Amino acid sequence: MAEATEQADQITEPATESATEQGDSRRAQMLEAAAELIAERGLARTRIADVAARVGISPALVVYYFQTKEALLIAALRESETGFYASAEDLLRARRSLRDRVETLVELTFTEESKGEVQGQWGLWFDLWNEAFRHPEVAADRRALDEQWRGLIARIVRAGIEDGEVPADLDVETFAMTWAALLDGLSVQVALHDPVVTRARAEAIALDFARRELGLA
Amino acid sequence: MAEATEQADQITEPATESATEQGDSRRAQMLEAAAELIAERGLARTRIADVAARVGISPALVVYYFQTKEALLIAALRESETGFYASAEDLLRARRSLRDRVETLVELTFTEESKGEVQGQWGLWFDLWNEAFRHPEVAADRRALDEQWRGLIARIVRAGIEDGEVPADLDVETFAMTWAALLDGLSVQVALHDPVVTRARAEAIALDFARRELGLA
DNA sequence: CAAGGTCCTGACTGGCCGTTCAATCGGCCA
DNA sequence: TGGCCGATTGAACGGCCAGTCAGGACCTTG
Repeated sequence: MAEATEQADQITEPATESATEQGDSRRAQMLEAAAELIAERGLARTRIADVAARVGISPALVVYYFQTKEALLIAALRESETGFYASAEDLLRARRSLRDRVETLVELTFTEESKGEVQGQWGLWFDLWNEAFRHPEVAADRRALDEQWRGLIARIVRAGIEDGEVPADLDVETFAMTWAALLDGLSVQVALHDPVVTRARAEAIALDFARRELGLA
Repeated sequence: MAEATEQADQITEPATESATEQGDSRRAQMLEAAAELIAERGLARTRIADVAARVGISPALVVYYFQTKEALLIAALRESETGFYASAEDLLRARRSLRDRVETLVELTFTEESKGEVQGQWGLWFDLWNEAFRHPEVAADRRALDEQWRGLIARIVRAGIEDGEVPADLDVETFAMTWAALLDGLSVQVALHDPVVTRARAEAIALDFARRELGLA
């Protein structure tokens, strides 16, 4: 593990330098395939050969792009995670009112899989957490993303305050922290098909909490 | 289910235990070792040989007791999970007031590892969730345990209602569901060493929420 | 064209590890 | 005493799979 330049905050092309257009698209294909496979069968059961097969290339080529299996899987984890937040930002941009935005976030959180897109695949999250628990690099990454998630919540709440929809004395940071945690916790139950904490129930709880805290009758 | 209730026995390493009950104790030894190893390095990186080495036996013996690696690891996951809730019940039995009980639960949830005991090892949870996500047997087990956890919360709240500490019109089920999810979500952040959601912060949030909902000024 | 670069592959290997197996050891009982 | 049985082991087998390697196809560009 050479001490390569690690500071870049943007996760576009950290490890390999595949400068070519074709190279980049290959990379993307593999990352997507890997993410899918992780979501389906779990990181532990995802083989280089599987990824290669799904893309329709030889296993050796996968190694050619990502030197090691671990590098590939971690990159895939990062990528799809990033994608999730990116699409959250996108969705929010289209919503104007606080109510709409809150509902959008809830919906996004509990949607099994957004129309075939890789994002939001529950399986991915469990593996991400698991990996983050040990792999410090992944942990740092995850922390940053989560910070971003809470920041996003805080931002829309502050916008709500400015618009007079939310009382100005609300502790925005604490709300963001709490609500984010609540969403996470509920997600787990829903993902694991808890018979009591169904998706509908979870959404209701999450919405109710937000509305009460934010003073949206 | 259908398992004979393994009564409380070894809490840590049996110092005085020489050769009382070879059969069951061997099983227990292996399960404990397996749980430790899973917590330390993760289920995926736990080998039969590791478990054997920790117990001080040959790998073949591990297979002799648990026919397959998977069976061993899953059993270990179950066992330690069960232990967690069991000790929660124990702790609660000693507390009388609702306040104490709530605080006890919060403390239990966020304690990194209870003085060397296997329970509460964060790593275990991530692997449990991960496994539950695919392995239906584990999923069912986990669901039952979680039901038990929420039931436990509901029980102490109802006791609080009977004692007049909590307003009688509280929706106990919903509170239990919400609070349990909140605790889970916060746990994740704390386990992953989020710089913002520290253990102290998480405990404060969890306590605050419970107190407000339960009307404990 | 030759040179040199990128992309790509099939064939191979080396190690790891779950699992099997034949054999031993030590009680227990008739 | 001898035979049965559970516990235990060392050794070996065999599958699986990440990663290597030597080369080849296909593009540039001088």
